[in-house]
Amino acid sequence: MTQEDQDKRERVSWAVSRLKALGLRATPQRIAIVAFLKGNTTHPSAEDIYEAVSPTMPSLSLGTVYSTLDELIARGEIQQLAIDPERKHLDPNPVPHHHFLCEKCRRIYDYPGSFPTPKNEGGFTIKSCAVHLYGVCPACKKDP
Amino acid sequence: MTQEDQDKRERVSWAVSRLKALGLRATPQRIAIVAFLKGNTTHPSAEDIYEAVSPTMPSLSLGTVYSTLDELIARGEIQQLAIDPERKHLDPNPVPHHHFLCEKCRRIYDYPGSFPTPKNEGGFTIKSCAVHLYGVCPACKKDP
DNA sequence: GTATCTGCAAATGTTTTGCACTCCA
DNA sequence: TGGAGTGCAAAACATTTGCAGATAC
Repeated sequence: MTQEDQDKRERVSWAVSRLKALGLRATPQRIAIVAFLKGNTTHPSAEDIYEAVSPTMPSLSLGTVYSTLDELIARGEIQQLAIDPERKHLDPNPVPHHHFLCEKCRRIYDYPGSFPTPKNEGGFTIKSCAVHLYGVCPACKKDP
Repeated sequence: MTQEDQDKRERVSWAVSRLKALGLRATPQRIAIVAFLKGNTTHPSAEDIYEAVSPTMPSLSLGTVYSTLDELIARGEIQQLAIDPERKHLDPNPVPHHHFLCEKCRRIYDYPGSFPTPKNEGGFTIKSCAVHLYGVCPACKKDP
């Protein structure tokens, strides 16, 4: 068994246990989606996920990707990013952190650093906070 | 002349001068849009603007609203907000500041307080920064 | 007069929905 | 076996585009 096979097995079993822990049926489609998202830092859109997963799961439909993502979001397993006005992106890391959107290649990066969540003020109750940074990423500065 | 008429006149002449200063033709449609946006703190969507302006300008089309907003954004006269994943919102105040989205009524508020823009790090060049807060607004806490 | 702008309608891209069929627990 | 989940196709939206005609300057 290659290292790759080993890695894939671990991802699959991890995905199955996550789904069960969340009270979701572990269908092959969901397993593939959750396994793909594990540790993924590319902040894919629903379409990106569909493109990435469907080669190994040809029957997968985009509707299933959307409904699976909805369930995962509702359970706080992943977060949805509103950083890109063009489409929604997903982040398998549900912990709030900074994001950077490159205006050239439109890739999204995690950005290091923390900041104090603003205090509740004047009757507002803050449940979450997102910091969105826009600019040019290192890759695009090298190859303009 | 009522106070309301007076106010409207002032808005219109202000809108005309803004449009001219930006090198845009002062058409009735654009004047109405810019006059509506002046000092507006409701963070309307394109559709909201269309709904608000078309009663007094029945020939207005949504396409014209979009193209006018595009021109204003390109010239830095207004800013587009990516806080709401469902649709884009506009803010006639181009100065960066915090925004709060109420998850109940989906209204957007300006939020007091400033926040140090994160430093450029690891080869990233930051051009702008937006802080988005999510939670429940005072109005929705009163009337749940 | 003419380049810019408008309205209309059609196209686009993303996301949602409805429903018969499938399959996991 | 039954209900949750899937695929498919159509619908719903927000937004963009193309173009013929209108109009600000």
